[in-house]
Amino acid sequence: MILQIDTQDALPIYAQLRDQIVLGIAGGRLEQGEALPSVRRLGADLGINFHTVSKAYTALHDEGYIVMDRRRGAVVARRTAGGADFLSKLGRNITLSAAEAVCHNMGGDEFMAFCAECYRNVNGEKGDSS
Amino acid sequence: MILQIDTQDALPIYAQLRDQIVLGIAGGRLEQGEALPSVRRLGADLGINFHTVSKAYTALHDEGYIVMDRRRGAVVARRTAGGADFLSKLGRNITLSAAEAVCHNMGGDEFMAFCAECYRNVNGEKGDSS
Amino acid sequence: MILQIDTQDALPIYAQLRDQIVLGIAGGRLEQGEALPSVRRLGADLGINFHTVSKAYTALHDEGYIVMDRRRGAVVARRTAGGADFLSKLGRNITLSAAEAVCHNMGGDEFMAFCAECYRNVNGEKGDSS
Amino acid sequence: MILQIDTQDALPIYAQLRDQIVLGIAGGRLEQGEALPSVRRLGADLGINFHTVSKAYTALHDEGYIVMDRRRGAVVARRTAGGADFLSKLGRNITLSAAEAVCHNMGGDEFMAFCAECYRNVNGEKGDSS
DNA sequence: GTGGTCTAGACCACG
DNA sequence: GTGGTCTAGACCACA
Repeated sequence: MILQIDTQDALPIYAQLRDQIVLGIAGGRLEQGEALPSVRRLGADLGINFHTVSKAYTALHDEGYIVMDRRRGAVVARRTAGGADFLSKLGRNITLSAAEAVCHNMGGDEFMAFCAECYRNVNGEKGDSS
Repeated sequence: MILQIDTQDALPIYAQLRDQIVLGIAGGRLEQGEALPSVRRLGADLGINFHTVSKAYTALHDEGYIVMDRRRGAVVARRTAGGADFLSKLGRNITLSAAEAVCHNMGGDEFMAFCAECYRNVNGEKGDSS
Repeated sequence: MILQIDTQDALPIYAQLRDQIVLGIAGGRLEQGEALPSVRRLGADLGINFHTVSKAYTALHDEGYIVMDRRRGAVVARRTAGGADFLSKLGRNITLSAAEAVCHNMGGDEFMAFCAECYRNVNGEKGDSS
Repeated sequence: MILQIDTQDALPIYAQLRDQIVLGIAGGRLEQGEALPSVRRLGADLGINFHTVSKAYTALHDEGYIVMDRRRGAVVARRTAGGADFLSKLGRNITLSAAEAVCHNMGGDEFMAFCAECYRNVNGEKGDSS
């Protein structure tokens, strides 16, 4: 799986990494139990400091997306249902997106179609290697 | 309309203000043409620096949610369809949320129901002016 | 409140700081709502890097002992009852200590007296400034 | 006696082994004079490197929980009263736990009841040999 | 002023 | 080999 970072983006590099790895897990490009590259290796591949990769991994670990195995490094974790915290955060994000959509004259049907397309874009990648 | 800020939130105060004003516009609590409080007034009301309010207003202006009127200050803008930039940003946000949902074993139906509820929470707050 | 660190200790410096601040909060030397020194200030006072202090503060924040206020820096948080995670961790720690005590011929009464003394040492400091 | 290790735990594997063996001795599952498995045997059984087991045994030896017999390997040692070092370490651990309990609104009675339960969990596992 | 991010390099613990 | 810790110094965002 290829990761792309943009040092000009307002989003910190570690957050970009975190987001792309979440997308990779959801899309099936990273499978449960699969080991991620070591922090030093990924840092070298991306041309960034390994501490930055480590911060991304730590965030992913704290959110339950990966586990740190003492022998294998970072490993994609088993999927578990989200707790109240997760649903609350998800609700805030989507509610805000919905509000932005409403402000841009997007109707309910249009918004739902948009969400459905986004969901397909994530989940439909399963099995694909691109 | 009452704004609530939390100085302990990870989200910067100016972003909290920006988000709540967007939610207010979408929910109809702030109507098109309505003037927002002056940055000094709102800052004093919320107990924060007016520079912070100014930063929020600038962000809202840059995104087209408000216009700056020389005499009336910040005024809620007319709604316009979002451009490619807006759709791109919206797509990134919702796709990421969808990926997080997938990683937490949320199925497509469940995710769509969740999105629909979020949309209703935003839009249902309007009396029936839509 | 004076903090002491020992760079020869096996326990990492940031963990020593974390522990001493927890002791300070429990003993009343740090009161709810009180602001901690800035990471740079405390680092300079202790002769250590501010990143190390930052790591201690981050750990304390993640455990709910302090909150990061955008305007005041690190602030001692309101006390809340511990969740299942906390009780589980506490149980593991004390059970292990009890096992070590048993292995050293410490009887139940002796162990309980020892725990009571430790508790008094923590809580009895309230009001004292030493 | 069955040992369980978790390679994803924050605690190093050798420390997990050390802790579980201490719990086993305190609980009577390992009796004085009983021989522990060889480092290679236990390593193979647990699927870990024998150097890791060796490190755990070394720690247990240094703390006086086991003795090294040239012919029988590691043997559970006779129980002896703890010295000043042991009491100091025990005091630090329990005092810190007490402080964490205080910070989570656990009162003295509640803390003592919790400690008593932990002690029973350890010692009650013995048949009735105490 | 505050904390957050990123870089860079050293040393250590673990397995 | 792996990640964790600590140091040091730069730049930026926030208030």
